[in-house]
Amino acid sequence: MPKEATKSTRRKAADKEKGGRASKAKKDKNAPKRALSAYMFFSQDWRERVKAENPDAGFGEIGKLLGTKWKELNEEEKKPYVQQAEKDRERADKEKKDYDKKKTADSGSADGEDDDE
DNA sequence: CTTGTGATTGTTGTC
DNA sequence: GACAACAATCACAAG
Repeated sequence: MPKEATKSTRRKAADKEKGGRASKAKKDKNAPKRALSAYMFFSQDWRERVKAENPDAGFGEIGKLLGTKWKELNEEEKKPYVQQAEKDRERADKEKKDYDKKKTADSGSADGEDDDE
C-alpha cells in the first residue's frame, strides 16, 4: 500500500489570503512549468457536459459542480484523466530537464536564452 | 530521511 | 489581463 505516512501533504485550507494567486510571476527564469493535473483534463472533457446541462452555470456553478462530480467518479473513471496527467508529466519532466540543463550548465553564453520579457 | 511549501494547470464569465 | 472556487500534483527546499 502506498505509504501515506505523510498525510499532511495537502496545502492548508487557507490559501486564499490575499493577493496574488493566478498567473504568478515565475521566480525562476526558465520556470519549468509543472504538468497539468488530472482535474485539468477532467474539466476539459466535462466542462462541455456540465455546460450542456447547466447552460446558465457560470464559473461558480461549474467549478463546484465539476469538483463534486470529480469526487463522485471512481478511480477507473478518473483513470483516463489521470493517465493523461501522467503523460503530461513526462512532458513536464522534459521541461525540467531543459531547465536544469540551462541552469546547471551554463556557460553563458549566449545563446539564445531568453526570449523576450 | 522526512516533512512542508510553493508554484503550476485548466474551466467559465465579467470588468 | 486578472481573478474567482474547485482539485491534483509533485518537484524542489529545507530540517
